[in-house]
Amino acid sequence: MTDYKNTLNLPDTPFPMRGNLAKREPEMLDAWYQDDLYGQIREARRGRKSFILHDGPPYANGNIHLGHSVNKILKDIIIKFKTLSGFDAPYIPGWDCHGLPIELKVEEKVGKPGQKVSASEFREECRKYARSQISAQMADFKRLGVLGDWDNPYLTMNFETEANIIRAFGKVAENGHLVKGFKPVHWCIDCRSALAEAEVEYKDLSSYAIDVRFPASDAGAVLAAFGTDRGEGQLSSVIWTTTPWTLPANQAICLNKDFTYQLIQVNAPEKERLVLAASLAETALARYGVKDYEVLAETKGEKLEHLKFRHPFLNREVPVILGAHVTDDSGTGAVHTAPAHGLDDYMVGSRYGLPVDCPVGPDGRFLPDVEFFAGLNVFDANKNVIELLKEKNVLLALNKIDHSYPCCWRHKSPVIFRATPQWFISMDDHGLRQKSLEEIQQVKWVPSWGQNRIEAMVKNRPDWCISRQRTWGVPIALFVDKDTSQLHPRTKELIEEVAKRVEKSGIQAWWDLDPAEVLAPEERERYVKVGDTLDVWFDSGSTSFTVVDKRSEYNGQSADMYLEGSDQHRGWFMSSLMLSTAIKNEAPYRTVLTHGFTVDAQGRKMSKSIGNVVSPQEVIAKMGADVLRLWVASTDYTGDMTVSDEIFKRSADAYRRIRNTTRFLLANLNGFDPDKNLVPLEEMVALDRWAVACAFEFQKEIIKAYDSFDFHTVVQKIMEFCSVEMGSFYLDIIKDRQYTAKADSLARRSCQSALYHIAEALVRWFAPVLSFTAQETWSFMPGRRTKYVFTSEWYDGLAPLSSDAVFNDSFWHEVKQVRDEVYKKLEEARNDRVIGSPLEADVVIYADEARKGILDRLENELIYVLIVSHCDVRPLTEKTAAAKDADISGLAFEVRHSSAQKCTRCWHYEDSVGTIAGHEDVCTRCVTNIDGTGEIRKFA
RNA sequence: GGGUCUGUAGCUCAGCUGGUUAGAGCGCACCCCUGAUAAGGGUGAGGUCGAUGGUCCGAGUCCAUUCAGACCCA
Repeated sequence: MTDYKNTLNLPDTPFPMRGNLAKREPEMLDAWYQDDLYGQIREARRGRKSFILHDGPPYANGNIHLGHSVNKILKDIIIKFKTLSGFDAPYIPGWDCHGLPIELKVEEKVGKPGQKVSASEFREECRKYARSQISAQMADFKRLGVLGDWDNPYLTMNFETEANIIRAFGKVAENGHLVKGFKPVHWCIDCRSALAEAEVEYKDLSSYAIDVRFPASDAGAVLAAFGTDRGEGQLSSVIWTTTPWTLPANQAICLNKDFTYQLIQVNAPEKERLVLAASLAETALARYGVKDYEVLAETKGEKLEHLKFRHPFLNREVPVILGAHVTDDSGTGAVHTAPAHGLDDYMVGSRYGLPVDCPVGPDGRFLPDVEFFAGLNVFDANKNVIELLKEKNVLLALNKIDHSYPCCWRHKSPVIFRATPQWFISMDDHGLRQKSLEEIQQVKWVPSWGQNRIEAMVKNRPDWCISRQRTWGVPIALFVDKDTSQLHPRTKELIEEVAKRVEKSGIQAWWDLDPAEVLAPEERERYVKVGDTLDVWFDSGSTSFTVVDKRSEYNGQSADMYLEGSDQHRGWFMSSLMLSTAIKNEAPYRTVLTHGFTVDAQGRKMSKSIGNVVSPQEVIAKMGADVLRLWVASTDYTGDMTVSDEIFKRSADAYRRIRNTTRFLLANLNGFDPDKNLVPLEEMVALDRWAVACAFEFQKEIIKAYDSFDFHTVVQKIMEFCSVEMGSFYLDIIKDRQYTAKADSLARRSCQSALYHIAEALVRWFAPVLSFTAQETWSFMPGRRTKYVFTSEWYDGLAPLSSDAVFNDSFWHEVKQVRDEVYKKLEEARNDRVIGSPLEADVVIYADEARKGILDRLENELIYVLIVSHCDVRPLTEKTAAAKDADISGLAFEVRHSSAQKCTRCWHYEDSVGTIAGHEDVCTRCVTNIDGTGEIRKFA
């Protein structure tokens, strides 16, 4: 028997079936960076319309987690598809470098500033630490395949950026948004300084719990609010507190607007009337030892707003205010409110314009002018307060309770809340809130509910407290009057003076600055340097000014897009909006895209304690970055992004499908040179022409999905194309022709031309997602091309089929329908052991007129579409008893095993096999293809 | 407790302004092929749409309540 195998054009390619991504991706990366791929892309798009995606800076601390990966990969996909769409889309990654978490890490290493090391040395250590974190994170980001200007990232601790942050601050001040105020902070008496939340630990302590009467200023008004005139004796509201020492700072009584409050007549031990929350009245009265009482009236908290009560021992009237933080799990339902000593109190107080007077000094002692308690330590003063309350006959109950109380993590001593002078960006003094809300309307929020979310936050947010009493941060570079805190009249100039110095030597320049260098001699006594630093949110929030406006790559244009996790509505999206509006009176972005958080298979967040944390490093080591990227792209990022072994396995499956389809295309392009062999679209075999049109339609939809940032649709489309249109239809059909036709025949070159067009298109479709695989594919494709797929644009060699073409899409749709029905019958035959391979089958199709007309158009090439050896199409009217109806009407089939002999070359069962002298094992078609002029194919 | 969201087959996603037996791909089961072979092809079985209660002639698709989960606040 002659071996005809070497007369076939079998697929052949060095493109490996398996990606071996974990090993090969790093090699590709090395090559890319040696070759300055990013620079080449910039060069290729020089002068084109720009698309600016401004990177939100991750904090320079710790290993990257899956959330970082999602964020960076989404950004990278966008940058890459925009580049394919012809935009000049630079990507400048950034890092957020100042702030407390880094300080804490450095404290662990070298101790607190001012102890073993100077503040200056401490800042240098922070800088070093941040740098080390950045280089570690950068390596991980690059490993994801994210392309960007990694050699020149923006760091908020770059001297130039630090200087620009100070300038941004100057602009905010210049535009009138900067105000000084007071705000309570955790304060350690032993440290004599403010503590950050991270420096506070909670311990169980025993405190006094007291119930105190606040007598009504105008009992009649209270009665009116309750709608009654009953009862007798003094009328009081009762508050409950565990910090008696804060009473001198009391400014209000806070109720919950939704609670029901009762006016209660107490008959013994003395006649009086008390206001208590209904749900707490019983336990409260029991606490006071009151048994004989009656409820006179009830009303909602909101009805009592603005009523006035007298402070229990100071000559002060305090109002009733309403706050959602009032709970009914303990106390009286009326909360003693001292804005200087509690954050809730401060916030609710600011809504009512309450004063934030703080009677306590930095040493934890009452100021000298405080009545009754001057000079006393606040904790010692608790007893004095209680004595005084007894004296004034306003103490209803005195108890001890154990509760958790904040303590200094260093001294272990209890901390207090104490209002301290702080700098704020005012939301309303110069219309910042109003203008921000207007700007929000101008922005496209993806998904659209992002707009509701940020709007609600901007509407309700308090003034932004931007000052921090920290070491590692950009200084609030102000000179203020040491008595009045008034800004120096030349503040604008002074800030620029400082910025210039910071530009040269970093933020340390401020601390090193001798005021004599910049202040006139007569000013030196009056003006002092502010010692505070800026909230780090100011650093990152001002990047539209400090980075986007300044980097030459952006040509002075503002950002098209910000893209971060949904937590950033309150974070970066908000701070950026505030500062851009305060500085430039406009939003810093045109589009804001948000993604959700990664959760486990049960929808729970990732946490160390549950032990469900998945690290990107692990995934990459196991399956490669392209699989991780494919997972990101195939997930609807607008909600939670679920992660599990199965999900990654599915991604790996999808990856293999795409890879193998690609490989099959490449393998069949073996020996094809588009310069010499490309068949024009109009000369193609009908099915090949359809395949090109099919790719055209898919490309249209895929680009549309990219443009709407619907990456999961992109992936689904690519999968559908590979599996359905190609794998189970086109590619299955063309194997016969590819393998058996003459290598240089139109039949084969037509097909290869289609495959070539498809490969050109497909590789670009997945390049933004499967970047490594796309570039690998690119390097195996025939034809002249640029070195990198990343500098190319969407393939424009595809074309649609006009709907009036004979073999248009609906024609093939009809054919496919028949094919599907045939396959059901072939399956039955297979199960009945009539056939195995479909080529063993002879099929008779009984079709109604319409369908017969369609099938007949394919003439004798219908067998290639059906992949059977023989097929007769007959009118439905001739249907025999042996024929079986299809599931759709107007069709019936007979399937039998072919009686002919199998051609050893093309595997069709054909009557001519055995009849040709010299070629006893093959059919006439094969002989034509081996020795003759080659077969002609017109349709399939 | 408040704000913004999410919940359709094992997995990832479609289901427009409410209207015939809820779709696709993957996975799975079974079969075929052995010239895409740690590949490829075929057939098929899987959801009553988180739950409950409404509105409507009719609801996955509207309303209310509720459960679970996420983010941000408190």
